[in-house]
Amino acid sequence: MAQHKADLLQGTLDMLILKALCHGELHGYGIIQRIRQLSDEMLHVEQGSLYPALYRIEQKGWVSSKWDVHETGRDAKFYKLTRSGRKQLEVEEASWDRLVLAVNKLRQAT
Amino acid sequence: MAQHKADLLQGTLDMLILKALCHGELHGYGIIQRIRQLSDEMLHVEQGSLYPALYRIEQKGWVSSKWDVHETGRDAKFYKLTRSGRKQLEVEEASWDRLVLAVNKLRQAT
DNA sequence: TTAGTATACTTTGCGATTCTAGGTATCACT
DNA sequence: AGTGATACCTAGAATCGCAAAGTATACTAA
Repeated sequence: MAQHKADLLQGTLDMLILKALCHGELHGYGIIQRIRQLSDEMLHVEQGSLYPALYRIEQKGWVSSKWDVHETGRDAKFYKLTRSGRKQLEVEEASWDRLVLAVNKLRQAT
Repeated sequence: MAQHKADLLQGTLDMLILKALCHGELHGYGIIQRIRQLSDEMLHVEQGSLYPALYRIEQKGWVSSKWDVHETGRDAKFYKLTRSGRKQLEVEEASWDRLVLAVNKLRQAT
């Protein structure tokens, strides 16, 4: 069975993470699930991609994190969009839109 | 002047090259110009990206090349889509479409 | 003729990022 | 006690686009 391996394109992960957080804070594992759900199971983020990405993103000041207790009773690190992160999300979405537009143009140009 | 630097996302270049070639053979430099034109100047491929990519793509059998004399009188290496390359283009376009769809879903999911 | 510009190909090395694969630990359920 | 889901982290490999440099030819303008 040739399973379609839907690797993410490099550069899209940050946008997905920021987008996942834009309606409230989540912990890392929850971000993966949220991206999965919202995309109708089409996007899957590996843990080995997510956690380093979250670290990078936090270094850049786009999210802030704090350890807290999840409702299930387990410790988890919760991430929240910062104001700067919200702006970055806009930038990345605009950039994404431009690329999609450009590729569409190229493809439609018969 | 904040010039928007529209870097390509990693993984899209092959598709663009194959697409540029799907209406006839071109030489390397011409591929760059074609992608530029067809995308309304929105996409620019650097030579340092293109030539290694062409090498990779030829290794995979998606294009074939031959040296020939350009109409300007200069030697140039002309690339042509192979049958396998045409199939690969379909695969990559489908994959691109899936990704765009998934990202759209994620973004529309308020 | 000589300088500059556009064309045309190649190569090296960098930087950034995703994935694989492993590890640790907790919790619920059987 | 064992399994599976949850939750975090890290190291290493692999990929790929880009910047920068080099080589060379053709055309044009001073």
